[in-house]
Amino acid sequence: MSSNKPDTRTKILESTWKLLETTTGDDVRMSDIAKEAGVSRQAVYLHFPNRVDLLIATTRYLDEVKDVDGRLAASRSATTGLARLDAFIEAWGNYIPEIFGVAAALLAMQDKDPAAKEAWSNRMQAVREGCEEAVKALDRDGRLRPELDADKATDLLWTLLMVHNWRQLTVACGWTQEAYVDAMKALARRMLVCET
Amino acid sequence: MSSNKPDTRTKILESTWKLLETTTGDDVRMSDIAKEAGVSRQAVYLHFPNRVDLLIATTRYLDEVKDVDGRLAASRSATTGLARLDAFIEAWGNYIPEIFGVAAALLAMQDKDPAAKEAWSNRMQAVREGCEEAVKALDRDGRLRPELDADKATDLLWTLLMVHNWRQLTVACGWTQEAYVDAMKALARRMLVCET
DNA sequence: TCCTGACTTGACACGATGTAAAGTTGACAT
DNA sequence: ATGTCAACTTTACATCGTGTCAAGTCAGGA
Repeated sequence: MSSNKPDTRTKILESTWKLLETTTGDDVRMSDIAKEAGVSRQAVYLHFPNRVDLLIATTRYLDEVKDVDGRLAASRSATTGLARLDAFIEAWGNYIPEIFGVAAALLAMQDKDPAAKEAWSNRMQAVREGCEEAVKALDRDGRLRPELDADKATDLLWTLLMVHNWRQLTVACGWTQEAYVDAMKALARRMLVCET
Repeated sequence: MSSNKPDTRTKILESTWKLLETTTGDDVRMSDIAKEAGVSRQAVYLHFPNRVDLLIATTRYLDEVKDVDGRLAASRSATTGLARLDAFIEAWGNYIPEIFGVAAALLAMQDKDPAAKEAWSNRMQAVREGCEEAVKALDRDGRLRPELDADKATDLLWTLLMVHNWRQLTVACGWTQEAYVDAMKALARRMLVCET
């Protein structure tokens, strides 16, 4: 909230972010973060009670800096359901690579730590709401496949857009970001939208 | 390979399997496994050099007992590409819940341990091959969407069938196993198959 | 000057993995 | 009966990362 603090806290958050982006997830120790921030390990514990909370705070920090909410909200301004679906997929799909490092770290702790699970599922809930709105817009236009109800359609779209799928297609299969976004748009249409 | 050993080893594998199924992934310690198997912790290390290798061995054991290869191979006997696609999705999709406990544990260690990553990616490679064969069968029938080449189509089908997506839809969204399999079949068709 | 808050330093407890070494036990051959 | 061998147990310990604790430094403000 406030911003005048002499930001050791911010330095720690930035360092965590940087390390999670460059190295692979779990080999980022508290001492690594401290070193990167040019601060003692204990100083980190002075600002964050434990590793999980630090990671969660880092994602929140990232969201703030990168303005997810703003980006996702922008897709709401589209007029037709189809345009809205496209806009949402584009906004979220292009956000994923920017947060992937941190997201992966949080994801990796899910089974280990309930707090991490909670944090991640909160964030995914926001995505789900975006999916739901897009689906409802489609439905209003009468373009939602009749065999799908809004809930099931939302589940499907939400699943399609999971970070894991982005990772699989881009990182594992080597697709470009554009190819990924285009494929997701096409897929979502085939999945949810009926003719005419 | 052999089978006449007085199976302490098997007891350990069974115990690991059981614990991974009942509890949630990461809180299964070596000592828990030993206790469950009615054996000392050191006995476990006598049979498996470390935790990762034990988990990997457990998945192989599971595969053997449950006969994945046989099940996936069965889908090859289908005549048309469409039937083959359906059969493959059904075989794999219904296999997932049986191995999910162990799979999730292995999945959780992926970022931590390169051996776990390797083991999992080996197993997923087999699934990918099944996807590829189904896609090729479709292609031979002239039913593969013209805008997709076989590689991209395989990537998409492979991604669709990932364990993560099963988990999301069934565990997180509460879908039944049947609903999941049906949805995957329908989705795969819309994704890959062209009209006529 | 003294106080306070932010940070450092160094030590330590804990839990889990993995290693090492000596002891027990039961089957089996001679 | 004796000796041997393999499988397993018991106990102890090294290591690593997290998190806690307590004492010390240091700059800036009342």
